[in-house]
Amino acid sequence: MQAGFAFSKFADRLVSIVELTPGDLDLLTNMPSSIRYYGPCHHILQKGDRPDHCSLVLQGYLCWQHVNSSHRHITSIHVTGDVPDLHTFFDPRVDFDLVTLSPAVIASIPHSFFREISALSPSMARAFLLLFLTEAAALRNWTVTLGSRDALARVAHLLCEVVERLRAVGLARDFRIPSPFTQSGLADACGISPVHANRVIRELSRSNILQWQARTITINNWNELVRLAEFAPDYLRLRGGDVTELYRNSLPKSAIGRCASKDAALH
Amino acid sequence: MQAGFAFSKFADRLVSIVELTPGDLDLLTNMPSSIRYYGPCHHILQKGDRPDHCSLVLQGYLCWQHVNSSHRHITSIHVTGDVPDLHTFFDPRVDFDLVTLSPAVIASIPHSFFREISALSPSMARAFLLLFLTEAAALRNWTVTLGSRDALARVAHLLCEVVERLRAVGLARDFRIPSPFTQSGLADACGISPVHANRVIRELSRSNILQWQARTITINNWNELVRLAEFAPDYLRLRGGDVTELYRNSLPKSAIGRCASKDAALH
DNA sequence: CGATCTGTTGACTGTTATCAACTCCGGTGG
DNA sequence: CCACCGGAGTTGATAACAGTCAACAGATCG
Repeated sequence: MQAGFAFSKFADRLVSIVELTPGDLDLLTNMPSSIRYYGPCHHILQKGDRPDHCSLVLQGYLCWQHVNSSHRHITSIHVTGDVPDLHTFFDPRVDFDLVTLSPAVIASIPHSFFREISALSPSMARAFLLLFLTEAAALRNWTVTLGSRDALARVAHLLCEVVERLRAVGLARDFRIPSPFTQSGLADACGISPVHANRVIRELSRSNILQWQARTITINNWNELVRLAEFAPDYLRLRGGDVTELYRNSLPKSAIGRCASKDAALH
Repeated sequence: MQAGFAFSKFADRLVSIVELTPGDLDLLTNMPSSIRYYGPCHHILQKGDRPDHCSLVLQGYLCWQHVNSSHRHITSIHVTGDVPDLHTFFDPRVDFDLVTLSPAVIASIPHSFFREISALSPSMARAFLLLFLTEAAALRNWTVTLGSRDALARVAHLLCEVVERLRAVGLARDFRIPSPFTQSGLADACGISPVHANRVIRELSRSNILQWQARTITINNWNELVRLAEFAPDYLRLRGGDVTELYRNSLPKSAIGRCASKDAALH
Protein backbone atom coordinates (compact mmCIF):
# COMPACT_ATOMS: atom_id res chain seq x y z
CA MET A 1 0.00 0.00 0.00
CA GLN A 2 1.47 3.31 -1.06
CA ALA A 3 2.74 5.83 1.47
CA GLY A 4 0.34 8.68 2.15
CA PHE A 5 -2.66 6.51 1.37
CA ALA A 6 -3.82 6.54 4.95
CA PHE A 7 -4.28 10.28 5.24
CA SER A 8 -6.33 10.44 2.05
CA LYS A 9 -8.90 7.98 3.44
CA PHE A 10 -9.13 10.04 6.62
CA ALA A 11 -9.44 13.22 4.58
CA ASP A 12 -12.30 11.66 2.60
CA ARG A 13 -14.19 10.94 5.78
CA LEU A 14 -13.59 14.36 7.33
CA VAL A 15 -14.60 16.13 4.14
CA SER A 16 -17.75 14.01 3.94
CA ILE A 17 -19.12 15.73 7.04
CA VAL A 18 -17.34 19.11 7.33
CA GLU A 19 -15.91 21.66 4.94
CA LEU A 20 -12.16 22.12 5.36
CA THR A 21 -9.63 24.45 3.78
CA PRO A 22 -6.66 23.20 1.76
CA GLY A 23 -4.45 24.44 4.57
CA ASP A 24 -6.29 22.28 7.11
CA LEU A 25 -6.10 19.20 4.92
CA ASP A 26 -2.41 19.76 4.25
CA LEU A 27 -1.80 19.24 7.97
CA LEU A 28 -2.85 15.62 7.47
CA THR A 29 -0.11 14.90 4.98
CA ASN A 30 2.38 14.62 7.83
CA MET A 31 0.21 12.04 9.57
CA PRO A 32 2.47 9.44 11.14
CA SER A 33 0.89 6.02 10.86
CA SER A 34 1.96 2.43 11.00
CA ILE A 35 -0.19 0.31 8.74
CA ARG A 36 -1.25 -3.16 9.83
CA TYR A 37 -3.09 -6.03 8.19
CA TYR A 38 -5.45 -8.10 10.29
CA GLY A 39 -7.47 -11.23 9.67
CA PRO A 40 -11.15 -11.42 10.60
CA CYS A 41 -12.16 -11.53 14.29
CA HIS A 42 -8.95 -9.89 15.41
CA HIS A 43 -9.19 -7.93 18.67
CA ILE A 44 -7.73 -4.47 18.17
CA LEU A 45 -8.83 -3.08 21.53
CA GLN A 46 -10.34 -4.82 24.52
CA LYS A 47 -12.43 -3.55 27.39
CA GLY A 48 -10.06 -2.03 29.94
CA ASP A 49 -7.33 -1.02 27.47
CA ARG A 50 -5.91 2.50 27.58
CA PRO A 51 -4.55 3.08 24.10
CA ASP A 52 -2.28 5.99 23.13
CA HIS A 53 -3.25 5.79 19.49
CA CYS A 54 -6.34 5.62 17.27
CA SER A 55 -7.25 3.20 14.50
CA LEU A 56 -8.12 4.48 11.05
CA VAL A 57 -9.91 1.94 8.86
CA LEU A 58 -8.34 1.82 5.39
CA GLN A 59 -9.99 -1.34 4.14
CA GLY A 60 -12.48 -3.82 5.53
CA TYR A 61 -14.82 -3.49 8.50
CA LEU A 62 -14.45 -3.08 12.24
CA CYS A 63 -17.05 -3.23 14.98
CA TRP A 64 -17.47 -2.42 18.63
CA GLN A 65 -18.85 -5.42 20.44
CA HIS A 66 -19.79 -6.56 23.89
CA VAL A 67 -19.51 -10.19 24.94
CA ASN A 68 -20.95 -11.80 28.02
CA SER A 69 -21.92 -15.33 28.89
CA SER A 70 -21.60 -16.69 25.37
CA HIS A 71 -23.65 -13.88 23.87
CA ARG A 72 -22.17 -11.28 21.55
CA HIS A 73 -23.73 -7.95 20.71
CA ILE A 74 -22.36 -5.63 18.04
CA THR A 75 -23.07 -2.00 18.94
CA SER A 76 -21.69 -0.32 15.84
CA ILE A 77 -19.94 -1.05 12.59
CA HIS A 78 -17.19 0.99 10.96
CA VAL A 79 -16.06 1.33 7.38
CA THR A 80 -13.18 2.77 5.38
CA GLY A 81 -12.28 6.28 6.56
CA ASP A 82 -13.79 5.81 10.03
CA VAL A 83 -11.80 6.16 13.24
CA PRO A 84 -14.01 4.06 15.51
CA ASP A 85 -11.89 4.71 18.60
CA LEU A 86 -11.43 8.44 18.02
CA HIS A 87 -12.93 9.05 21.46
CA THR A 88 -9.87 7.42 23.06
CA PHE A 89 -8.06 10.60 22.04
CA PHE A 90 -10.41 12.55 24.31
CA ASP A 91 -10.48 9.92 27.05
CA PRO A 92 -8.47 6.70 26.76
CA ARG A 93 -10.87 4.50 28.73
CA VAL A 94 -12.31 1.66 26.66
CA ASP A 95 -15.62 -0.03 27.59
CA PHE A 96 -16.06 -2.44 24.70
CA ASP A 97 -14.05 -4.63 22.34
CA LEU A 98 -12.96 -3.27 18.98
CA VAL A 99 -12.77 -6.19 16.57
CA THR A 100 -12.26 -6.75 12.86
CA LEU A 101 -15.31 -8.20 11.11
CA SER A 102 -13.49 -8.96 7.89
CA PRO A 103 -9.84 -8.93 6.93
CA ALA A 104 -8.90 -5.29 7.45
CA VAL A 105 -6.15 -2.77 6.87
CA ILE A 106 -5.74 -0.36 9.75
CA ALA A 107 -3.56 2.71 10.17
CA SER A 108 -2.51 3.32 13.73
CA ILE A 109 -2.28 7.03 14.51
CA PRO A 110 -0.81 8.28 17.80
CA HIS A 111 -3.00 10.52 19.97
CA SER A 112 -0.13 13.00 19.96
CA PHE A 113 -0.78 13.64 16.27
CA PHE A 114 -4.39 14.60 16.96
CA ARG A 115 -3.19 16.81 19.80
CA GLU A 116 -0.70 18.60 17.55
CA ILE A 117 -3.17 19.12 14.71
CA SER A 118 -5.82 20.34 17.15
CA ALA A 119 -3.37 22.89 18.52
CA LEU A 120 -2.40 24.07 15.03
CA SER A 121 -5.90 24.35 13.60
CA PRO A 122 -9.10 25.03 15.54
CA SER A 123 -11.17 23.93 12.58
CA MET A 124 -9.43 20.55 12.51
CA ALA A 125 -10.00 20.23 16.26
CA ARG A 126 -13.65 20.93 15.55
CA ALA A 127 -13.70 18.41 12.72
CA PHE A 128 -12.42 15.67 15.05
CA LEU A 129 -15.10 16.55 17.55
CA LEU A 130 -17.78 16.54 14.86
CA LEU A 131 -16.64 13.12 13.73
CA PHE A 132 -17.26 11.83 17.22
CA LEU A 133 -20.57 13.69 17.59
CA THR A 134 -21.71 12.08 14.38
CA GLU A 135 -20.92 8.61 15.72
CA ALA A 136 -22.95 9.42 18.82
CA ALA A 137 -25.89 10.64 16.73
CA ALA A 138 -25.81 7.42 14.70
CA LEU A 139 -25.80 5.41 17.89
CA ARG A 140 -28.83 7.27 19.22
CA ASN A 141 -30.63 6.72 15.96
CA TRP A 142 -29.86 3.00 16.12
CA THR A 143 -31.43 2.71 19.58
CA VAL A 144 -34.69 3.84 18.00
CA THR A 145 -34.47 1.11 15.37
CA LEU A 146 -33.53 -1.55 17.92
CA GLY A 147 -36.29 -0.49 20.27
CA SER A 148 -39.17 -0.10 17.89
CA ARG A 149 -38.68 -1.92 14.60
CA ASP A 150 -39.04 -5.58 13.66
CA ALA A 151 -36.27 -7.83 12.37
CA LEU A 152 -36.81 -7.03 8.70
CA ALA A 153 -36.62 -3.29 9.27
CA ARG A 154 -33.53 -3.63 11.47
CA VAL A 155 -31.65 -5.63 8.87
CA ALA A 156 -32.72 -3.30 6.09
CA HIS A 157 -31.71 -0.25 8.12
CA LEU A 158 -28.30 -1.60 8.98
CA LEU A 159 -27.58 -2.48 5.37
CA CYS A 160 -28.73 0.96 4.23
CA GLU A 161 -26.42 2.60 6.74
CA VAL A 162 -23.39 0.57 5.70
CA VAL A 163 -23.97 1.24 2.02
CA GLU A 164 -24.60 4.94 2.56
CA ARG A 165 -21.45 5.35 4.64
CA LEU A 166 -19.37 3.52 2.06
CA ARG A 167 -20.78 5.73 -0.67
CA ALA A 168 -19.93 8.80 1.39
CA VAL A 169 -16.25 7.94 0.99
CA GLY A 170 -16.55 7.01 -2.68
CA LEU A 171 -17.05 3.26 -2.33
CA ALA A 172 -19.98 0.97 -3.18
CA ARG A 173 -20.86 3.10 -6.19
CA ASP A 174 -22.46 0.06 -7.80
CA PHE A 175 -24.40 -0.99 -4.67
CA ARG A 176 -22.30 -4.13 -4.45
CA ILE A 177 -20.29 -4.50 -1.27
CA PRO A 178 -18.17 -7.12 0.44
CA SER A 179 -20.41 -8.17 3.32
CA PRO A 180 -19.20 -7.00 6.71
CA PHE A 181 -21.01 -9.93 8.28
CA THR A 182 -21.67 -13.58 8.34
CA GLN A 183 -25.40 -14.01 8.86
CA SER A 184 -24.61 -14.72 12.51
CA GLY A 185 -22.78 -11.42 12.72
CA LEU A 186 -25.73 -9.60 11.20
CA ALA A 187 -27.90 -11.26 13.83
CA ASP A 188 -25.58 -10.08 16.63
CA ALA A 189 -25.80 -6.53 15.34
CA CYS A 190 -29.58 -6.51 14.91
CA GLY A 191 -30.37 -8.26 18.16
CA ILE A 192 -32.03 -11.26 16.51
CA SER A 193 -31.19 -14.95 16.26
CA PRO A 194 -29.00 -16.27 13.43
CA VAL A 195 -31.84 -18.43 12.15
CA HIS A 196 -34.16 -15.48 11.96
CA ALA A 197 -31.49 -13.35 10.29
CA ASN A 198 -31.33 -16.01 7.63
CA ARG A 199 -35.08 -15.96 7.14
CA VAL A 200 -35.04 -12.18 6.75
CA ILE A 201 -32.25 -12.31 4.19
CA ARG A 202 -34.01 -15.04 2.27
CA GLU A 203 -37.13 -12.91 2.24
CA LEU A 204 -35.12 -9.95 0.92
CA SER A 205 -33.56 -12.11 -1.80
CA ARG A 206 -36.91 -13.64 -2.68
CA SER A 207 -38.30 -10.14 -3.25
CA ASN A 208 -35.25 -9.43 -5.40
CA ILE A 209 -34.25 -6.54 -3.16
CA LEU A 210 -30.75 -7.89 -2.66
CA GLN A 211 -28.45 -10.84 -3.25
CA TRP A 212 -26.34 -12.34 -0.48
CA GLN A 213 -23.73 -14.70 -1.76
CA ALA A 214 -20.24 -15.71 -0.69
CA ARG A 215 -19.91 -12.63 1.51
CA THR A 216 -20.86 -10.25 -1.24
CA ILE A 217 -24.06 -8.26 -0.93
CA THR A 218 -25.65 -6.75 -4.01
CA ILE A 219 -28.50 -4.31 -3.57
CA ASN A 220 -30.84 -4.76 -6.51
CA ASN A 221 -33.58 -2.42 -5.34
CA TRP A 222 -32.16 0.37 -3.23
CA ASN A 223 -35.38 2.37 -3.09
CA GLU A 224 -37.35 -0.55 -1.76
CA LEU A 225 -34.67 -1.31 0.83
CA VAL A 226 -34.76 2.32 1.98
CA ARG A 227 -38.55 2.14 2.16
CA LEU A 228 -38.55 -1.04 4.26
CA ALA A 229 -35.92 0.45 6.55
CA GLU A 230 -37.63 3.84 6.75
CA PHE A 231 -34.07 4.96 6.26
CA ALA A 232 -33.62 8.73 6.59
CA PRO A 233 -29.89 9.30 6.18
CA ASP A 234 -29.83 12.84 7.58
CA TYR A 235 -28.67 11.52 10.96
CA LEU A 236 -25.36 10.58 9.31
CA ARG A 237 -24.76 14.32 8.81
CA LEU A 238 -23.26 13.78 5.38
CA ARG A 239 -22.80 16.87 3.29
CA GLY A 240 -24.00 14.99 0.24
CA GLY A 241 -22.71 14.93 -3.32
CA ASP A 242 -19.87 12.90 -4.70
CA VAL A 243 -16.78 12.75 -2.53
CA THR A 244 -14.60 14.34 -5.20
CA GLU A 245 -17.03 17.25 -5.53
CA LEU A 246 -16.91 17.82 -1.81
CA TYR A 247 -13.26 18.69 -1.95
CA ARG A 248 -14.02 21.45 -4.46
CA ASN A 249 -10.81 23.41 -4.37
CA SER A 250 -9.68 22.12 -1.04
CA LEU A 251 -7.58 19.12 -2.09
CA PRO A 252 -4.09 19.36 -0.72
CA LYS A 253 -1.77 19.30 -3.73
CA SER A 254 -0.12 16.14 -2.53
CA ALA A 255 -3.36 14.17 -2.79
CA ILE A 256 -4.40 15.05 -6.32
CA GLY A 257 -4.81 12.02 -8.48
CA ARG A 258 -5.48 9.66 -5.60
CA CYS A 259 -9.22 9.96 -5.37
CA ALA A 260 -9.91 8.64 -8.82
CA SER A 261 -8.85 5.11 -7.95
CA LYS A 262 -10.74 4.89 -4.71
CA ASP A 263 -13.09 2.10 -5.69
CA ALA A 264 -10.22 -0.19 -6.53
CA ALA A 265 -9.11 -0.28 -2.90
CA LEU A 266 -12.10 -2.20 -1.63
CA HIS A 267 -11.66 -5.39 -3.56
CA MET B 1 -35.59 28.83 44.11
CA GLN B 2 -32.54 30.54 45.52
CA ALA B 3 -29.97 32.22 43.26
CA GLY B 4 -26.84 30.17 42.72
CA PHE B 5 -28.70 26.91 43.15
CA ALA B 6 -28.31 26.03 39.50
CA PHE B 7 -24.54 26.02 39.44
CA SER B 8 -24.34 23.77 42.50
CA LYS B 9 -26.39 21.04 40.76
CA PHE B 10 -24.12 21.28 37.75
CA ALA B 11 -21.06 21.16 40.00
CA ASP B 12 -22.42 18.01 41.65
CA ARG B 13 -22.72 16.32 38.32
CA LEU B 14 -19.28 17.39 37.07
CA VAL B 15 -17.63 16.34 40.31
CA SER B 16 -19.38 12.97 40.14
CA ILE B 17 -17.32 12.03 37.10
CA VAL B 18 -14.16 14.18 37.18
CA GLU B 19 -11.95 15.71 39.86
CA LEU B 20 -11.90 19.50 39.71
CA THR B 21 -9.97 22.14 41.64
CA PRO B 22 -11.68 24.80 43.76
CA GLY B 23 -10.50 27.32 41.19
CA ASP B 24 -12.27 25.47 38.39
CA LEU B 25 -15.50 25.15 40.33
CA ASP B 26 -15.40 28.82 41.29
CA LEU B 27 -15.73 29.64 37.61
CA LEU B 28 -19.23 28.18 37.75
CA THR B 29 -20.45 30.63 40.37
CA ASN B 30 -20.84 33.27 37.68
CA MET B 31 -23.01 30.99 35.59
CA PRO B 32 -25.74 33.07 33.98
CA SER B 33 -28.95 31.13 33.91
CA SER B 34 -32.62 31.80 33.55
CA ILE B 35 -34.64 29.27 35.50
CA ARG B 36 -37.88 27.92 34.07
CA TYR B 37 -40.63 25.68 35.37
CA TYR B 38 -42.26 23.26 32.97
CA GLY B 39 -45.16 20.88 33.21
CA PRO B 40 -44.88 17.29 32.01
CA CYS B 41 -44.63 16.55 28.25
CA HIS B 42 -43.29 20.00 27.48
CA HIS B 43 -41.10 20.23 24.39
CA ILE B 44 -37.85 22.01 25.25
CA LEU B 45 -36.14 21.32 21.93
CA GLN B 46 -37.48 19.87 18.72
CA LYS B 47 -35.80 18.14 15.83
CA GLY B 48 -34.38 20.82 13.59
CA ASP B 49 -33.85 23.47 16.28
CA ARG B 50 -30.52 25.26 16.54
CA PRO B 51 -30.35 26.41 20.14
CA ASP B 52 -27.80 28.89 21.49
CA HIS B 53 -28.13 27.64 25.04
CA CYS B 54 -28.11 24.41 27.02
CA SER B 55 -30.59 23.02 29.52
CA LEU B 56 -29.44 22.04 32.99
CA VAL B 57 -31.90 19.82 34.85
CA LEU B 58 -32.43 21.10 38.39
CA GLN B 59 -35.45 19.02 39.28
CA GLY B 60 -37.54 16.40 37.54
CA TYR B 61 -36.77 14.35 34.47
CA LEU B 62 -36.12 15.03 30.80
CA CYS B 63 -35.80 12.66 27.88
CA TRP B 64 -34.70 12.61 24.29
CA GLN B 65 -37.38 11.05 22.16
CA HIS B 66 -38.17 10.25 18.58
CA VAL B 67 -41.71 10.22 17.28
CA ASN B 68 -42.96 8.86 13.99
CA SER B 69 -46.27 7.55 12.78
CA SER B 70 -47.90 7.48 16.19
CA HIS B 71 -44.98 5.63 17.76
CA ARG B 72 -42.73 7.21 20.39
CA HIS B 73 -39.32 5.96 21.36
CA ILE B 74 -37.35 7.38 24.29
CA THR B 75 -33.62 7.12 23.64
CA SER B 76 -32.32 8.43 26.95
CA ILE B 77 -33.49 9.85 30.24
CA HIS B 78 -31.87 12.67 32.20
CA VAL B 79 -31.90 13.54 35.87
CA THR B 80 -30.94 16.41 38.16
CA GLY B 81 -27.49 17.75 37.31
CA ASP B 82 -27.55 16.49 33.73
CA VAL B 83 -27.22 18.74 30.70
CA PRO B 84 -28.88 16.49 28.13
CA ASP B 85 -28.26 18.90 25.27
CA LEU B 86 -24.65 19.72 26.14
CA HIS B 87 -23.66 18.57 22.66
CA THR B 88 -25.51 21.54 21.16
CA PHE B 89 -22.63 23.60 22.55
CA PHE B 90 -20.27 21.66 20.26
CA ASP B 91 -22.69 21.50 17.34
CA PRO B 92 -26.13 23.11 17.52
CA ARG B 93 -27.89 20.64 15.21
CA VAL B 94 -30.70 18.77 16.96
CA ASP B 95 -31.93 15.39 15.67
CA PHE B 96 -34.47 14.46 18.35
CA ASP B 97 -37.02 16.03 20.67
CA LEU B 98 -36.03 17.01 24.18
CA VAL B 99 -39.11 16.70 26.36
CA THR B 100 -39.98 16.86 30.05
CA LEU B 101 -41.19 13.54 31.46
CA SER B 102 -42.37 15.02 34.75
CA PRO B 103 -42.82 18.58 35.93
CA ALA B 104 -39.28 19.93 35.78
CA VAL B 105 -37.12 22.88 36.74
CA ILE B 106 -34.60 23.77 34.08
CA ALA B 107 -31.77 26.29 34.06
CA SER B 108 -31.05 27.67 30.62
CA ILE B 109 -27.35 28.37 30.15
CA PRO B 110 -26.04 30.20 27.06
CA HIS B 111 -23.43 28.43 24.93
CA SER B 112 -21.31 31.55 25.33
CA PHE B 113 -20.84 30.71 29.00
CA PHE B 114 -19.45 27.27 28.15
CA ARG B 115 -17.19 28.91 25.59
CA GLU B 116 -15.86 31.39 28.12
CA ILE B 117 -15.26 28.80 30.82
CA SER B 118 -13.56 26.49 28.31
CA ALA B 119 -11.23 29.30 27.31
CA LEU B 120 -10.40 30.12 30.94
CA SER B 121 -9.82 26.57 32.13
CA PRO B 122 -8.65 23.62 30.03
CA SER B 123 -9.70 21.22 32.76
CA MET B 124 -13.26 22.58 32.68
CA ALA B 125 -13.27 22.26 28.89
CA ARG B 126 -12.20 18.68 29.39
CA ALA B 127 -14.89 18.13 32.02
CA PHE B 128 -17.59 19.28 29.57
CA LEU B 129 -16.25 16.90 26.98
CA LEU B 130 -16.13 14.03 29.46
CA LEU B 131 -19.72 14.72 30.41
CA PHE B 132 -20.69 14.23 26.80
CA LEU B 133 -18.45 11.18 26.34
CA THR B 134 -20.14 9.63 29.35
CA GLU B 135 -23.57 10.14 27.79
CA ALA B 136 -22.33 8.45 24.64
CA ALA B 137 -20.92 5.51 26.62
CA ALA B 138 -24.25 5.09 28.40
CA LEU B 139 -26.04 5.11 25.05
CA ARG B 140 -23.75 2.41 23.66
CA ASN B 141 -24.33 0.34 26.75
CA TRP B 142 -28.09 0.70 26.36
CA THR B 143 -27.99 -0.63 22.79
CA VAL B 144 -26.59 -3.85 24.23
CA THR B 145 -29.49 -4.13 26.65
CA LEU B 146 -32.07 -3.30 23.98
CA GLY B 147 -30.55 -5.73 21.53
CA SER B 148 -30.01 -8.73 23.76
CA ARG B 149 -32.10 -8.68 26.92
CA ASP B 150 -35.76 -9.48 27.54
CA ALA B 151 -38.39 -7.08 28.82
CA LEU B 152 -37.80 -7.81 32.51
CA ALA B 153 -34.06 -7.19 32.25
CA ARG B 154 -34.59 -4.00 30.24
CA VAL B 155 -36.96 -2.54 32.79
CA ALA B 156 -34.72 -3.57 35.68
CA HIS B 157 -31.67 -2.09 33.96
CA LEU B 158 -33.33 1.21 33.23
CA LEU B 159 -34.53 1.55 36.81
CA CYS B 160 -31.07 0.70 38.12
CA GLU B 161 -29.53 3.34 35.92
CA VAL B 162 -31.95 6.06 36.98
CA VAL B 163 -31.48 5.28 40.67
CA GLU B 164 -27.71 5.09 40.36
CA ARG B 165 -27.51 8.41 38.54
CA LEU B 166 -29.74 10.08 41.11
CA ARG B 167 -27.58 8.72 43.91
CA ALA B 168 -24.48 10.07 42.16
CA VAL B 169 -25.79 13.58 42.73
CA GLY B 170 -26.91 12.93 46.28
CA LEU B 171 -30.56 12.03 45.62
CA ALA B 172 -32.55 8.81 46.09
CA ARG B 173 -30.53 7.96 49.19
CA ASP B 174 -33.48 5.89 50.45
CA PHE B 175 -34.09 4.11 47.11
CA ARG B 176 -37.42 5.85 46.80
CA ILE B 177 -37.80 8.07 43.74
CA PRO B 178 -40.50 10.02 41.98
CA SER B 179 -41.10 7.92 38.88
CA PRO B 180 -39.84 9.49 35.68
CA PHE B 181 -42.45 7.53 33.77
CA THR B 182 -45.98 6.49 33.39
CA GLN B 183 -45.98 2.78 32.60
CA SER B 184 -46.51 3.75 28.96
CA GLY B 185 -43.42 5.93 29.13
CA LEU B 186 -41.39 3.09 30.58
CA ALA B 187 -42.61 0.95 27.69
CA ASP B 188 -41.51 3.59 25.15
CA ALA B 189 -38.05 3.65 26.69
CA CYS B 190 -37.64 -0.12 26.87
CA GLY B 191 -39.07 -0.85 23.45
CA ILE B 192 -41.96 -2.93 24.75
CA SER B 193 -45.74 -2.49 24.76
CA PRO B 194 -47.48 -0.68 27.62
CA VAL B 195 -49.40 -3.81 28.50
CA HIS B 196 -46.24 -5.82 28.79
CA ALA B 197 -44.53 -3.08 30.80
CA ASN B 198 -47.39 -3.38 33.24
CA ARG B 199 -46.97 -7.14 33.51
CA VAL B 200 -43.25 -6.76 34.17
CA ILE B 201 -43.85 -4.20 36.89
CA ARG B 202 -46.53 -6.39 38.45
CA GLU B 203 -44.05 -9.25 38.46
CA LEU B 204 -41.43 -7.07 40.13
CA SER B 205 -43.93 -5.94 42.78
CA ARG B 206 -45.14 -9.48 43.32
CA SER B 207 -41.55 -10.55 44.04
CA ASN B 208 -41.35 -7.61 46.45
CA ILE B 209 -38.42 -6.13 44.51
CA LEU B 210 -40.11 -2.78 44.16
CA GLN B 211 -43.34 -0.87 44.66
CA TRP B 212 -44.86 1.28 41.93
CA GLN B 213 -47.60 3.53 43.22
CA ALA B 214 -48.89 6.95 42.29
CA ARG B 215 -45.73 7.78 40.38
CA THR B 216 -43.44 6.90 43.24
CA ILE B 217 -41.09 3.95 42.86
CA THR B 218 -39.63 2.31 45.94
CA ILE B 219 -36.85 -0.23 45.50
CA ASN B 220 -37.25 -2.84 48.24
CA ASN B 221 -34.54 -5.23 47.06
CA TRP B 222 -31.78 -3.34 45.27
CA ASN B 223 -29.43 -6.31 45.06
CA GLU B 224 -32.03 -8.48 43.39
CA LEU B 225 -32.90 -5.69 40.92
CA VAL B 226 -29.21 -5.31 40.07
CA ARG B 227 -28.95 -9.07 39.61
CA LEU B 228 -31.95 -9.25 37.28
CA ALA B 229 -30.60 -6.32 35.28
CA GLU B 230 -27.04 -7.65 35.25
CA PHE B 231 -26.36 -4.01 36.05
CA ALA B 232 -22.65 -3.14 36.05
CA PRO B 233 -22.53 0.59 36.73
CA ASP B 234 -18.93 1.15 35.62
CA TYR B 235 -20.16 2.40 32.25
CA LEU B 236 -21.56 5.45 34.03
CA ARG B 237 -17.96 6.42 34.86
CA LEU B 238 -18.90 7.59 38.32
CA ARG B 239 -16.02 8.24 40.67
CA GLY B 240 -17.96 6.59 43.49
CA GLY B 241 -18.42 7.61 47.11
CA ASP B 242 -20.85 10.12 48.51
CA VAL B 243 -21.23 13.31 46.56
CA THR B 244 -20.08 15.45 49.49
CA GLU B 245 -16.93 13.35 49.87
CA LEU B 246 -16.12 13.79 46.21
CA TYR B 247 -15.70 17.48 46.67
CA ARG B 248 -13.01 16.84 49.31
CA ASN B 249 -11.49 20.27 49.60
CA SER B 250 -12.67 21.51 46.26
CA LEU B 251 -15.95 23.18 47.20
CA PRO B 252 -16.02 26.78 46.09
CA LYS B 253 -16.55 28.83 49.21
CA SER B 254 -19.80 30.22 47.91
CA ALA B 255 -21.40 26.78 47.83
CA ILE B 256 -20.64 25.61 51.34
CA GLY B 257 -23.75 24.74 53.23
CA ARG B 258 -25.79 23.99 50.14
CA CYS B 259 -25.07 20.33 49.70
CA ALA B 260 -26.55 19.23 52.98
CA SER B 261 -30.09 20.00 51.95
CA LYS B 262 -29.88 18.39 48.53
CA ASP B 263 -32.46 15.68 49.16
CA ALA B 264 -35.09 18.20 50.06
CA ALA B 265 -35.06 19.62 46.56
CA LEU B 266 -36.54 16.60 44.88
CA HIS B 267 -39.90 16.54 46.57
C1' DC C 1 -11.29 -36.02 2.00
C1' DG C 2 -12.61 -35.23 6.52
C1' DA C 3 -13.23 -31.02 9.37
C1' DT C 4 -15.29 -26.83 10.04
C1' DC C 5 -17.75 -22.86 9.08
C1' DT C 6 -21.70 -20.84 6.86
C1' DG C 7 -26.05 -20.98 5.28
C1' DT C 8 -30.82 -23.35 4.97
C1' DT C 9 -35.03 -25.43 6.41
C1' DG C 10 -38.89 -27.41 9.30
C1' DA C 11 -41.15 -28.17 13.66
C1' DC C 12 -42.07 -26.56 17.91
C1' DT C 13 -41.96 -23.26 21.75
C1' DG C 14 -41.97 -18.99 24.11
C1' DT C 15 -42.13 -14.12 24.50
C1' DT C 16 -44.41 -10.17 23.45
C1' DA C 17 -47.95 -7.47 20.74
C1' DT C 18 -52.59 -6.41 20.07
C1' DC C 19 -57.30 -5.89 21.21
C1' DA C 20 -60.81 -5.17 24.31
C1' DA C 21 -62.84 -4.40 28.50
C1' DC C 22 -62.73 -2.83 32.99
C1' DT C 23 -61.19 -0.39 37.53
C1' DC C 24 -59.42 3.30 39.92
C1' DC C 25 -58.46 7.92 40.67
C1' DG C 26 -58.16 12.94 40.42
C1' DG C 27 -59.96 16.85 38.35
C1' DT C 28 -63.61 19.72 36.59
C1' DG C 29 -67.89 21.70 35.86
C1' DG C 30 -72.76 21.62 36.69
C1' DC D 1 -71.90 17.67 46.34
C1' DC D 2 -71.97 14.74 42.60
C1' DA D 3 -71.72 13.30 37.74
C1' DC D 4 -68.74 13.03 34.33
C1' DC D 5 -64.41 12.62 31.99
C1' DG D 6 -59.83 11.29 30.78
C1' DG D 7 -55.62 9.29 32.00
C1' DA D 8 -53.34 5.57 34.25
C1' DG D 9 -53.19 1.05 35.48
C1' DT D 10 -55.00 -3.95 35.16
C1' DT D 11 -56.47 -8.20 33.18
C1' DG D 12 -57.62 -12.03 29.87
C1' DA D 13 -57.82 -13.91 25.20
C1' DT D 14 -55.71 -14.34 21.00
C1' DA D 15 -52.28 -13.65 17.37
C1' DA D 16 -47.84 -12.49 15.50
C1' DC D 17 -43.14 -12.59 15.74
C1' DA D 18 -38.93 -14.51 16.84
C1' DG D 19 -36.15 -18.09 19.52
C1' DT D 20 -34.59 -22.78 19.95
C1' DC D 21 -33.50 -27.24 18.50
C1' DA D 22 -32.16 -30.31 15.11
C1' DA D 23 -30.71 -31.80 10.87
C1' DC D 24 -28.59 -31.15 6.64
C1' DA D 25 -26.31 -28.90 2.35
C1' DG D 26 -22.61 -26.46 0.34
C1' DA D 27 -18.27 -24.24 0.47
C1' DT D 28 -13.56 -23.83 1.88
C1' DC D 29 -9.40 -25.39 3.64
C1' DG D 30 -6.02 -27.94 5.82
